[in-house]
Amino acid sequence: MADRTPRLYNTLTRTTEAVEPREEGHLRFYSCGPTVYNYAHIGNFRSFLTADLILRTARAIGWETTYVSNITDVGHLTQDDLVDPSGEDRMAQALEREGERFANIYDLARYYSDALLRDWHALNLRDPDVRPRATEHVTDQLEAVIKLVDSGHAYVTDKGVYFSVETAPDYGKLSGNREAEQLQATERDIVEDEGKRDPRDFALWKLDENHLMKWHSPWGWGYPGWHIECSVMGMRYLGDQFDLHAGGEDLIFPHHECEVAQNEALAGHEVIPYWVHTRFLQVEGEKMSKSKGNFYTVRDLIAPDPDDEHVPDAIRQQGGVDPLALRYALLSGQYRKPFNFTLKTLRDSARAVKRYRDVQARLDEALQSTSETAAATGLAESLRESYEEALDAMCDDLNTPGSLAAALKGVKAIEQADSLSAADARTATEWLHDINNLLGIVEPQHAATERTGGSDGDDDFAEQVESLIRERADARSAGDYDRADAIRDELDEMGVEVKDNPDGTTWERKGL
RNA sequence: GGUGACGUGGCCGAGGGGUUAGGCAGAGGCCUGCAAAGCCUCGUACGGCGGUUCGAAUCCGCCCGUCACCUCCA
Repeated sequence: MADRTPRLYNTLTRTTEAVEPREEGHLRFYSCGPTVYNYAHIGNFRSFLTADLILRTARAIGWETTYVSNITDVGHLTQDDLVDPSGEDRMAQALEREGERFANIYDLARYYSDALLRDWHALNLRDPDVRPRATEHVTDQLEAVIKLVDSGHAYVTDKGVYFSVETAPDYGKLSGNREAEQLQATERDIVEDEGKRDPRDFALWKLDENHLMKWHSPWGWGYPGWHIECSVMGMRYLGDQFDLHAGGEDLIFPHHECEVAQNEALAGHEVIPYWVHTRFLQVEGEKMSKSKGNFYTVRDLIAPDPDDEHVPDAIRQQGGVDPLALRYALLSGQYRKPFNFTLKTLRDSARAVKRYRDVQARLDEALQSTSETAAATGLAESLRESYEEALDAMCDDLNTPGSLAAALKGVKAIEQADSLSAADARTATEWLHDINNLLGIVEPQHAATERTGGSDGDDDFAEQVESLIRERADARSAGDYDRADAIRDELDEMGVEVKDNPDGTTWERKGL
């Protein structure tokens, strides 16, 4: 596995390229995190998942990694600001909406960033090495702005400090929006600061004495522009030359375009050669939006409010889906292709995750068995091939559907083995562990991933079910099949699936 | 208007000049008191039109369609 190199589509060059870290065998990358003014939705997580997969793939081929992902806890402008420049930012609006829950804007940010971390862990996303917060790096941001002013890349007006795009000849190289100037000039001039020299110029610092979050600057009280935080935090933790930057496709412009301009103005050279962007997902064939009722946060799906009618009944009834099923569903589309998230995909994914769990249970049993059983023929070889193929697929621009398919071949090989020797079980357990390291779909890696929904741990419920099953067994042995079937129907109503095996009856809660 | 991506069987979704994706659904079978679950078997599809080629779903061109971004957004 030593000579594998991951390939990724680079937005900057518009081609799929082999990723070659500056320092051989050590990938340093940054992934844009969310603004914490609300619960993160499944689209946010599709993007965070891409970063997680880059990390896992790099580790799987033996690379070191340094991974930074920020939390934006400073409010930035909403579209309303374009109409009403004195308007409030998103976080301020959130506070207004939920004012009774939070004492101030910092409480709100803290609450939603805690929620973000819980969801992050629930979906088996690995933690970054550093998770910087914008509010904790305002001084760094100010220093960068001062440096840009001093070097002539920025200028001050009575409303703020702006980056002068004219001084960045490559501006537009990432997004291709080189002509945005002409196209949007009129609108920009109206909504922005008259002191701006070029409509493309963007804010590095905004002066506002009344802003809910404000800091002191050489130009007066105010707050930083949106783009500067990522430039500053990226270079602070990864240096002025690192390898890769990831984010959602909407960030290509303006956010990353502006970041590139700032980076290069600050460093005097290219800072990041690879840019990776995750496409938006759709839900049930439509753009995810609150008005369409197809807007899902992670917790809507894994721990729904029972009374929230916009969450499908099937999900609410079982108290939320397995978080790993949600992760699996998000993996079933490649990050760069349009992906249609549907309830059906989620249902299929839950079954797939269950297959892994069942295989794992079988392996655990085989490991503990002391009886001599014949080795399964060719199992080790099938599993080796399965893993190699799964890893190859990940190296091929994070081809997750291909990787899942390859992994499933290994699952099938285990399922189909007539018997498993202890050695087989050890080999297969190791394989399962490797697959889990690569894709994160087998075992929860944090306590938070344990199923919170359902009543699996409910002893009373289990007792009730066991009792009904005993009753049914009695009816069956007495030949009273009408009675037995009635009990089975009753269990079915309770969401319990009955399975009659040769050596007894088992049951489990029904999935989606 | 500018920019980028994508169109594969009933559905999701890989692959990518001649040779099996996989899953779900569906059909048949085994098992079962009957079911369920499980297991076995079964699919020959690539938006349209041209071109290159011995051969194209795969390469090239054009067209059609879908999606996204162009200072709210992952």
